[in-house]
Amino acid sequence: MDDTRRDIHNSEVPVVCQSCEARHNGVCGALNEQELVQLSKSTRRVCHLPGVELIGDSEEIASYSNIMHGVVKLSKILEDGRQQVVGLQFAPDFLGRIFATESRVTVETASKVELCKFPKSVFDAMLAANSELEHRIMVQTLRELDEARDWMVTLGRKTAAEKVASFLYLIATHVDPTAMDHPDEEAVFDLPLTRADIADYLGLTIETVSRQLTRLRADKVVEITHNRHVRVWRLSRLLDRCG
Amino acid sequence: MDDTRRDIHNSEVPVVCQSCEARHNGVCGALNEQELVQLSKSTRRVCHLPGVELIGDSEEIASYSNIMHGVVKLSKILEDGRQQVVGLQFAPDFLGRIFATESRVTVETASKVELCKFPKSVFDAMLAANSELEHRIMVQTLRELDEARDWMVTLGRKTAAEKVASFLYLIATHVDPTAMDHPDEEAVFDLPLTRADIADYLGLTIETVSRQLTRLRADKVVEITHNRHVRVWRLSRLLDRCG
DNA sequence: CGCGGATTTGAATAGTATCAATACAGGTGG
DNA sequence: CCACCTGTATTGATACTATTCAAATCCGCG
Repeated sequence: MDDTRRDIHNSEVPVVCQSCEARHNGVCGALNEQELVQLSKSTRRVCHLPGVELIGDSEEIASYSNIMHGVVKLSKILEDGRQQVVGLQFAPDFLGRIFATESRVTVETASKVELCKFPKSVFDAMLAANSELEHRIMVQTLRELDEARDWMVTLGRKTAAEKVASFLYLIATHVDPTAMDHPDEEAVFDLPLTRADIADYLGLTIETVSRQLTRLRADKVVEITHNRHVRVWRLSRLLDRCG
Repeated sequence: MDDTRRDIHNSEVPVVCQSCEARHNGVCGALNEQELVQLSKSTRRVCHLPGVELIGDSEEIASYSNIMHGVVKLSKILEDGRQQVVGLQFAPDFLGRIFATESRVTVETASKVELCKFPKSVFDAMLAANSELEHRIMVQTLRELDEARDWMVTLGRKTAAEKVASFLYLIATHVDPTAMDHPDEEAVFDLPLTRADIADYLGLTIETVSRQLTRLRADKVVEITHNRHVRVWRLSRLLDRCG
């Protein structure tokens, strides 16, 4: 390899951005080299353990992030403590509500999470100057809206058994997007959420989630070891149970 | 009145656009006079009765619309017929999923509806040329996402009684956005949806919706006449029941 | 090995759906 | 103007699903 060769991938791009997924599939793909350099100056990589609150409901937004690794949950909490997870975000999603001063959801890490964090002010300035950047976020927002609407069907109209199957299918296809193309093969993954998180996502209790998982195991649809490790024997059999 | 006077509101703006709410509060506010003229050439005002399907799930998108009047429902249907309403849209909302070739929802009129309809191709060309236009749709999309997430809490975590109260509150505040500022006053409106639509929006059966409405009436929270006409005696008492 | 949190399992209960029958509203024709 | 008719909404009785409360078990970790 001739490392004097300079191409679009390493010429002036900051080192931290060079192999970054957010630049290839996330919002940073809309930034030119100069913008990348500028943003990377105020960027910080941060890691969090599971269950850490990143921002609370109605809290002022001071920064945005890209998710580098892990799963982040967005949730809403009623006064009496009832909680509903309203979204899950995966790498390389952009994290933050632009065009608002306050968050409308509680943002928490579900798994171990690594973020690439930058100040709202710097990013907002780039948003105003670079309409391709807003476009990238628009595309993600439309996808989130599609996903939210898909999930509303699950919440409103599916049985507990169908909800749990739908959740497993969602995780399986997020972990490996190509899995959908091989419906008769097996899928193996680790659940990034606790039973309590799953229950809050599905609008169920943890006991009901547990019972339905037990049933899926008894029916030889999945194998679950160590509470978190899931093997779906045939994805199509899981899909059949999603309603 | 001196009708030779020419100001920003009537100089070159097409007659059909001059008093249009979509130009003041909707997406057309992003268009300049020339663009308005161009778009209005291929624009058609159309009226529909309640219960008319405007576009089906997975159907190819040929046009977009602005809602001039009435209520449009977006829904999803499972193979076995179970249906979930995933969004309601009111004037002057923009109607259509940009950056997609197929609809991801079934779009139906809930009430009598008037649309201002234009071809996808014409509008898409303007979208590409005018980033302020995309920005307007971005703002609406973010609002829709916020609303979808609010509703996910209702679907996943509220009781039937709370769901019905939340629905009435939603309609009351949509019909009169200033109502929120006067929580101790009464609110009067007509339901734009049938009991079946309400049930599909709330993830309930029509019987349960009916029973909960009866209860709200018995508890002197609302008065309902002619099935559709609702008087909320004190909005704050309704809000108390939203969970 | 034993501790503490997470998960599973069990029994009783509550809430909503289902099925069936009745009442109501709005439109039509006599 | 009224009787009728049709679709919509309400009410009632029962079944079923998911919750609640309680207890047992599993898992990771020191």
